[in-house]
Amino acid sequence: MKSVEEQIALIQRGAVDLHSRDELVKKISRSQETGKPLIIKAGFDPTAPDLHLGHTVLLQKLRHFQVLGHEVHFLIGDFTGLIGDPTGKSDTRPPLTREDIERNAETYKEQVFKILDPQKTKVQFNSTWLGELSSYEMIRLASQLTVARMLERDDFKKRFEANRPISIHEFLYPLIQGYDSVAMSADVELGGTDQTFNLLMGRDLQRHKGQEPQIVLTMPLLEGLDGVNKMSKSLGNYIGISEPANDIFGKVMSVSDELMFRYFELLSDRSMEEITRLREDIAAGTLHPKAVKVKLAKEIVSRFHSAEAADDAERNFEQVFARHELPDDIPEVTLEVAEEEIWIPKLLQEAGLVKSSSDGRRMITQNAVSIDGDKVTDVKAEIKASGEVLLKVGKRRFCKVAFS
RNA sequence: GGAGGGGUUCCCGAGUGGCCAAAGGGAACAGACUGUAAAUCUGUCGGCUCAGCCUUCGGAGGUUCGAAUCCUCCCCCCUCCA
Repeated sequence: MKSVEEQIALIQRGAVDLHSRDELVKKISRSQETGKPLIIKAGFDPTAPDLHLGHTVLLQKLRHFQVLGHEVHFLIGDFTGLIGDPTGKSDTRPPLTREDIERNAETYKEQVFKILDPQKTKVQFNSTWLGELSSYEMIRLASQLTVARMLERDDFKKRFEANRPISIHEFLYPLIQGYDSVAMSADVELGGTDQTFNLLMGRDLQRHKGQEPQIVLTMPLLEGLDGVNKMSKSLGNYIGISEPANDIFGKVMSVSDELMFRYFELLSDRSMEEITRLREDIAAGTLHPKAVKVKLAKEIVSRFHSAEAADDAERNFEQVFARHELPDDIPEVTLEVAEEEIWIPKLLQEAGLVKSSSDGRRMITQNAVSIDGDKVTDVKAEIKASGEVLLKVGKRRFCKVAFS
């Protein structure tokens, strides 16, 4: 068993804020005395079962708690999902059916257990208790907070000042999230820094209920591929953990050098000392940044696939992007064409390489299209719709088409 | 409830009767350069076998030879007052 100090050191690694350290010391000490694990809470959106690297920053922290012998309560916000947290402008979400939720939960487990220990993880749904909550109780709950207090939340404050709309039900969101902590008797809640307000709300509500307030631990938000915005699906700047090995590898390789170190820091299992050394070696010119990025890409691919897959992905990457050769596995499509010949832009569209024939036409104009290795230069060109052809658009869009 | 402002192509944002598929910026995509890095330069960025045509400017109607621009009704957002 690790000492309390050692436990806290691991818990704080990479974290932004801990409220509060003293309370955590108390909880951990008590846990050690009684042998009762702490209840670690982390909530997840039921509409997004596609986890990306941004989520794994949090999952790895949960994993740390498991390593220390605590119990992770993985909360799926199926009830809150019905309300939707329209932060930003991704408004009205279609209500999820029970079925959707079950299916999403399964997907979650599949993905989450690549990092978490299933033995020490309890999956819960907040509809269990929120579905029971009466309007009376809801109003009582709401009476505990003021509008001024709500406007302390950064996101609300900004929108309020920018004259952007804030719906009333959004105020309910932190309340309900806080109520979850009460219902779960959470000892610790984890979240991204953007969740700070909601997480702290749990403490208030727990105190109101006479519970010991939970510890709040916030983790940084991982920047997405653009290096500016946080990684998110809606911005399309993410690396999904279920993506094919080659895609994960490629996306990591496309990240800027600066961002690469951020990823090392937040995602890698390497020690900070080693990471600093890599950075120094690059600065000194003894190490090429690309080689370092390859290390990162391989580590990440290994985690979600396997070491072999990582080796393969590296090989594929060198083949396709360094030597400009064809990848090993090219998607194949079979097309049925009534005519003898097919107009190339149309063909590209049918093969799914471009979104419209206009788009295909544009690609040709821009010298981005080749068929069987030959550049296509004429937008009006047609080819025989028989046999097999290999299409390429840009650097990374390939398709093998067989005509039937 | 009253008064005023506003909803434009992925995003921001110009455009107040024809020269508007709609300025400018961002994102994205393609090309050059490279390490699928950054920076930079060039081009593209609704659809259509495309020097042309068709469908777009919150929604539905209307005026007009012609509407993103004018009128009517409706929906939504914001500000101030109550």
